[in-house]
Amino acid sequence: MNPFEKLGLSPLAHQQLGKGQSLFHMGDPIARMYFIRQGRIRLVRHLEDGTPIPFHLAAANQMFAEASLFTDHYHCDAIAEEDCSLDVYSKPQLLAAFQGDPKAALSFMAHLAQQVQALRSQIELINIKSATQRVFTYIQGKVPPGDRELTLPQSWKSVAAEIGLTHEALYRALAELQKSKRIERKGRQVRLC
Amino acid sequence: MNPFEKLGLSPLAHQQLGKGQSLFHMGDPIARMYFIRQGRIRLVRHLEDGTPIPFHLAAANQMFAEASLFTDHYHCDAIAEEDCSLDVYSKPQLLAAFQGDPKAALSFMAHLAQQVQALRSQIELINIKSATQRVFTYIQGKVPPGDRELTLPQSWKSVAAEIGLTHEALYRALAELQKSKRIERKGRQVRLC
DNA sequence: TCATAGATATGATTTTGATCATATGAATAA
DNA sequence: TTATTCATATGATCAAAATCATATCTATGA
Repeated sequence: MNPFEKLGLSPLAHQQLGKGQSLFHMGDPIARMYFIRQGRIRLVRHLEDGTPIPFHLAAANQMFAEASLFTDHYHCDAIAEEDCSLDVYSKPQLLAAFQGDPKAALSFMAHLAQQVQALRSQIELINIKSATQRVFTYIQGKVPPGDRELTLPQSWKSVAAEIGLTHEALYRALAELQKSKRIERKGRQVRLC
Repeated sequence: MNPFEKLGLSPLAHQQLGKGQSLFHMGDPIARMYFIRQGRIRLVRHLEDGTPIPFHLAAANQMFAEASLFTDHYHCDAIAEEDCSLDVYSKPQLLAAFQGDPKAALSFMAHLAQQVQALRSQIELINIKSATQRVFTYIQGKVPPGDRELTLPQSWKSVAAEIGLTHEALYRALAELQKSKRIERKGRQVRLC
């Protein structure tokens, strides 16, 4: 269930996007909002001499360009980094839902607030220099409060990308954490010691 | 003007906090929201054996624990990293403002959406491995669209922290960018070439 | 005025993560 | 079944940033 569905909205349409295809261009009017079911979409700005500046890579299970809800025209280009599958929603419908239903507005606000929190944690994490400490802190943050165990819902490889390490560095960090008895591990199941 | 003032709310009070003092503890009921005028506040969770896990450092000119707007009790401790000055707001007042005034809700939502966007950009930036490229991309992102010049509102040293570099690495990156004629610079004033 | 703290700046050395290479196991498709 | 792909895993080498050491400049306050 994506955040739009939580508001009781249904998608206007589903859209497929091949790798390299663009979803919108700078200056286009904003009439729709998207939720990424599959794939990744890169947002790119351009200097006036044409130099491209990629500034965001939106992943699956995210809505993206949230800020575009509050402006009329896109200020960047969106290009599919790989094959994508999107849910399409109407922006006016969405805003109307917020106007008419404070509960809906608060629910969406909560979603955004939670995003802010998660992103801040991620930044704090990425700023830890030591790969070993970074991985350890990541695991600690993922373990449910009051618990010591965790089963990863994703591959370690994708964790590596998420926390800004190569997968080699990640596996070495895991090995080091096991050697120093800070974690026990069996596949994607981890336990703090 | 902080985001609460934009909603037409006035602070209930101002609060000073000495370094090391705590603002709230895990389990405390949430009745107030804070905006940091000065200083930094660290949010810390604890494992059941007491091991502290710092997971967020909130800086000046931020509200923080936004997600706490939507829960009743704190799930972490907040401790002043240095001397702090805070504006205090009433949580019920804030929620009431949203309930009664969809415009206010949308305005706050816009603030959160903008935060999400900014934080995502920051993550993308920090994930650039090369210090030189990272600094260059940072500068490009800060230059106003359609312009080539920029005067930093802060010290380069604090920029280094923001983008996850030591200040030495940052100064070397700047020197390299000047040597390769990608920027010109005089103090905190920069120009893309 | 002088002292002090902090930002700016650069050199030398060390550490560490990236990169490249390679191997194994598990899942999936042909 | 076999082939193929991808996650997992580890070793060797290299490049680059961290660290440590200094020095200058600037702002601030005593």
